[in-house]
Amino acid sequence: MATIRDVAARAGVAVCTVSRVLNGSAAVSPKTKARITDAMAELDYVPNELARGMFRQKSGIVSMLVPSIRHMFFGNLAHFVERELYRHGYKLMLCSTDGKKEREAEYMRTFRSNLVDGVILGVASLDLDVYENFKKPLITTDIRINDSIPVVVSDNDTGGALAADAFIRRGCKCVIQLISASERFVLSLQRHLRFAAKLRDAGIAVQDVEIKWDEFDYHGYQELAQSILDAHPEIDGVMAADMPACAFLKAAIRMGRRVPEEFCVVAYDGTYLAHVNTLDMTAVSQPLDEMAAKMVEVLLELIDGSEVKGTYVQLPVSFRQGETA
Amino acid sequence: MATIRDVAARAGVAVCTVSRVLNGSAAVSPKTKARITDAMAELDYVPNELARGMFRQKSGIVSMLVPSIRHMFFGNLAHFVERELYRHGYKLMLCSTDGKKEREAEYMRTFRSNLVDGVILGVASLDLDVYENFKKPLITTDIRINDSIPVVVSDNDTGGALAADAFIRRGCKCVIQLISASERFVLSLQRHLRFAAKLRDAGIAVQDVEIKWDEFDYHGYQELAQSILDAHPEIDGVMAADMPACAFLKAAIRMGRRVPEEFCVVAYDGTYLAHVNTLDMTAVSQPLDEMAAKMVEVLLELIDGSEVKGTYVQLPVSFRQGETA
DNA sequence: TTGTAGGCGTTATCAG
DNA sequence: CTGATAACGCCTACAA
Repeated sequence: MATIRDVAARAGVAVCTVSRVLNGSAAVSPKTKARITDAMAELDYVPNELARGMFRQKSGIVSMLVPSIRHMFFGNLAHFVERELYRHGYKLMLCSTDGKKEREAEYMRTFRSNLVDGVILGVASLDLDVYENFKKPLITTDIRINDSIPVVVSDNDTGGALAADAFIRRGCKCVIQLISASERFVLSLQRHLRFAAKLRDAGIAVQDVEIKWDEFDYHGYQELAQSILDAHPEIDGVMAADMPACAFLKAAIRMGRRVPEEFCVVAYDGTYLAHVNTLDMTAVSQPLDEMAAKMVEVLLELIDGSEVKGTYVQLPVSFRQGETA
Repeated sequence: MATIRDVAARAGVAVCTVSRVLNGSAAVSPKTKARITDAMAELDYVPNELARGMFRQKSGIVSMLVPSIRHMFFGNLAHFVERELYRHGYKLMLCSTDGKKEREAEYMRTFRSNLVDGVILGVASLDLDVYENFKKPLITTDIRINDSIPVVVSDNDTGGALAADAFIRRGCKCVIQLISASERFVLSLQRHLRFAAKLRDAGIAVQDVEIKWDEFDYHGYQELAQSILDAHPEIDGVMAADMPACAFLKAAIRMGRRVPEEFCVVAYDGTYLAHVNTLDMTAVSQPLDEMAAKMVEVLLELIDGSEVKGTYVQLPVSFRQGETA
């Protein structure tokens, strides 16, 4: 690989002059500039980003750690985050814990080196000091670690209420909600609290079902749905993330329950998964694109050292009436 | 951030000694070793991976370029690729062209710097020389650029045949297949050729419908399905990738077509999307996990400079009988 | 407008 | 077993 030195030699100038045309950091006479660009082309020169990064103490890479890439919520979020980062000249390093703490710890260790300029966390199940002593720009989505680590989240409180309303309107009597295992500080817990409270106020029975992140793939959810509905025919409604919601809807229909007359489903997240079923699912949808934009915006502010406006950014959710509740 | 020099100073040794305990590259007396590890802990020292990479001419990062992260095929593939890379101590830089050539070109340019050790291509629509003159380890999935760039692919020929069989068995008369816009060298074209040939041999009408990558999101597919089925009621079968297959199944059922008696669907890819609908979709499924493993294996061979066994790796597909064909 | 020199943090080579 | 030194490729003072 040709280096800046090779280019300089070929163009008959000093390296710094090449560096100048490379970065436009100072004036260079048109003639030498032409010679240099020619030399670069001839040698097929590409600057070594590692060396650049070393000098600038900056790699241009942002990493995002999620429990699983396959889960729609994170997959879609990653999609939008990548798009935003690209707009700002950054690259995305997408890392999955695969639901394993050891992977999470290993990645957090890696992130502390200068390989990445900042980190977006979609999961945080390690000891608190891992995050508090993390010396780099760090933000999370949906996780409130402390007051100083910024978090971008959608309005879970309203989301829970909207979901509850849907069941109330349909006159459900016994509803369950699927809750991903309570990792600490998960803000989405709020939607479950609000959901349960609102239903109870309306005299409706609510039961929580805890599930572990990535313990289930779709097939696992389907079995879970099957066994729950078998064992508890009194259940006439379920709120869950898109994927498990799909599984419950499918199970219910296959058991001959009429939807939404006898059984209601509200999908939380509102990715396209909520619409692939024959019946459009009623859904509370999070603004993933806006969340991603905000996340990148805040993180880059942190990286650039500029003042961060708010350490808690909340975006509105929206209710989409479907045919399942 | 503490550097190796700080550690050396604190431990009262030379930097190279610290480096030795860091990498275990040479024997160090237990006593000095202890002093050094203590110093590292006290200073919360983390090696600068950028500097390491600069020396080794290696970053430990592999990038993967796909048309879209949201598309199940690539999302799932990325999931498995990340998992495999992790096993081998590499990190994944996931990049999406978002269906845009300019982004593709820009990323290919970036990849030429030393920021990544190798590249996996899920899309290749630029001029041939971009790939042929690419000086780094490079492999593709589903794209045959030339004889020297390794490609990992599943058995599209058999896949097409298996799909065709399903329609033949059900006695379909008029089938369409959705083909993603023919970028050059896309090996999956073979499955469509075989599919069409086999159906025609059986006296069944086949029509190709071309779609552009990422021109449609799920909603777009649904409209497409709707309008096609409206305009051509004679169509009684469709083969498509999982997501558009979902859209067609939904459209057909909502139009009152009985599935599979009057209308058949075969999903190609076989991610879990093929199972979220109330009816399990009949599917030809690609072994994404094995493909990912192979891709990483071959790429790392290339990176390590060891002999690459084959430049064309083909893995078997499997047929999964569902309820839609 | 252009060139020289030193350093970013790490590792390997070669002495001691 | 340990230490000094020279790379790796690039960039920015500081000179000329």
